[in-house]
Amino acid sequence: MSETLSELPASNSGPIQRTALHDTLVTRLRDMIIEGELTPGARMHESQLGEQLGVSRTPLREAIKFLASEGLVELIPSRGAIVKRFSGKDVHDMLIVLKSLEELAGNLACETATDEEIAKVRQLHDEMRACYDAKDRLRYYKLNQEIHSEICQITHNQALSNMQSLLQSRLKRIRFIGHEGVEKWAAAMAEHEEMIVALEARDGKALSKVLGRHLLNAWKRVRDAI
Amino acid sequence: MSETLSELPASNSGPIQRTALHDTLVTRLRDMIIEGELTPGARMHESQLGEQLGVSRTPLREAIKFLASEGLVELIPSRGAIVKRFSGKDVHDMLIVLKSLEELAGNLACETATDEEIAKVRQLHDEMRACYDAKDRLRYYKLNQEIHSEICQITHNQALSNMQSLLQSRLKRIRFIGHEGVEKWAAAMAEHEEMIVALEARDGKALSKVLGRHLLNAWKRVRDAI
DNA sequence: TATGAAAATTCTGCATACAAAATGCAAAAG
DNA sequence: CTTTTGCATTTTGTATGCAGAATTTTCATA
Repeated sequence: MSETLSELPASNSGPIQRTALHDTLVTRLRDMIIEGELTPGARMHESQLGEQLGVSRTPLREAIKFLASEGLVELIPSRGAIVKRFSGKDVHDMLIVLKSLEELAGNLACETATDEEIAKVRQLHDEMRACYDAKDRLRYYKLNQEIHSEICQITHNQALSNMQSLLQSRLKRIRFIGHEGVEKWAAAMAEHEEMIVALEARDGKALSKVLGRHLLNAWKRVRDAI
Repeated sequence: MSETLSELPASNSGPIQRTALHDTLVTRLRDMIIEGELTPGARMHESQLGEQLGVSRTPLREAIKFLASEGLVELIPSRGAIVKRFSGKDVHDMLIVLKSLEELAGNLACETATDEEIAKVRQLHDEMRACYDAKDRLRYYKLNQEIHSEICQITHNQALSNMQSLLQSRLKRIRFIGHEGVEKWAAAMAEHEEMIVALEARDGKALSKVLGRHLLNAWKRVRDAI
């Protein structure tokens, strides 16, 4: 599944990108879930959704199966699919695991990343900082996610960034809602400052530590929103 | 997706289990991949596979999408699906992540598991030990996997056992092939003895440590088989 | 008015049909 | 003899149709 979040007009070199409808639908439905257009517990009517999106049931069903495997959707035999509802404990559990994964990523990234890759994270960080200053919450939020993903990417461990993005995607909706207050936001931003410093110093221990703390605090920041 | 590996005749209480064809196919195809009936790189012809299994293309395609999300299958636009081929680095990467997850599980399990749950792991362990003594490699292998899964289960952290089973399933085929020599097998068995002792003592640190070592060694045990 | 059975409707699950793309092959051109 | 081009075949991608399960509605009865 192609995971280009930035949705740029694909590079003009190389073979042109063929996209299948079911593939596009996966992305579309995922976004609808994350952005709350499809709320947890809501039934996903095949014919209705299909009509709404202008596709037939076949590719739609395929996309739903894909999302079911991703854990965003629950399949109920003979009764179709519903958007999965996560309990507080579920979210907490996911954050525990995500914490462990990102701690690992922090350690690995400092060893394996190239200077260019670290520079790219720095760039994302600076952009995010700008959004923080400008109080542009939406873009801040997206860049935040991207930074965490990128730290996993630069470990060059596919399995790791795969697992991370899976969990992150399950948590997106909750974190998207969790519009924390100003002081909490400031704390998160401060943690990110620590992160980028540790990464640029290639101090794996430190980066791992900050990431761990960051994710523990993430729970404090979202738990009220559930 | 129902994940009963033991395939017992479902309990007779409660509502009868409705199974959809696409769901059954997921399990079936997964087994075919793990057991090598479908080899890495092999194209999964829809009509042919469908005929072979006696189903139409529709539920088959749905199952394939599900497996693609699981990472066992790769979708190539307009060209169907192929069984994913994992490189040595891929396997190593997965084991690194699995190590991290199981270390976490080791720590959590000692805190959260009930005495009954620990007893169940002990039972599985004793069974596995018997298979080792009887040189029953296939059953040993299955029980081995089950023990690792169970240790994650008894953390009562759904996300954790979810991620673990995902990685484990990707690695199954490779470990299935990796028929290690007698001395390596003995070492693995010895590690398992350590594990069960640590678990029964509820010594999280120790269990975590053994599990970590066990998975590091797992790499040594399979790397030649790739 | 409340209750419950039965009919009607809606929806899912699966198979089939059709369109579009890819693959293979053979003939023509160089 | 090699390469290229066009055609036939195969295979994927999407839509539609039909059977059966689930849900809702209707309507008779207490």
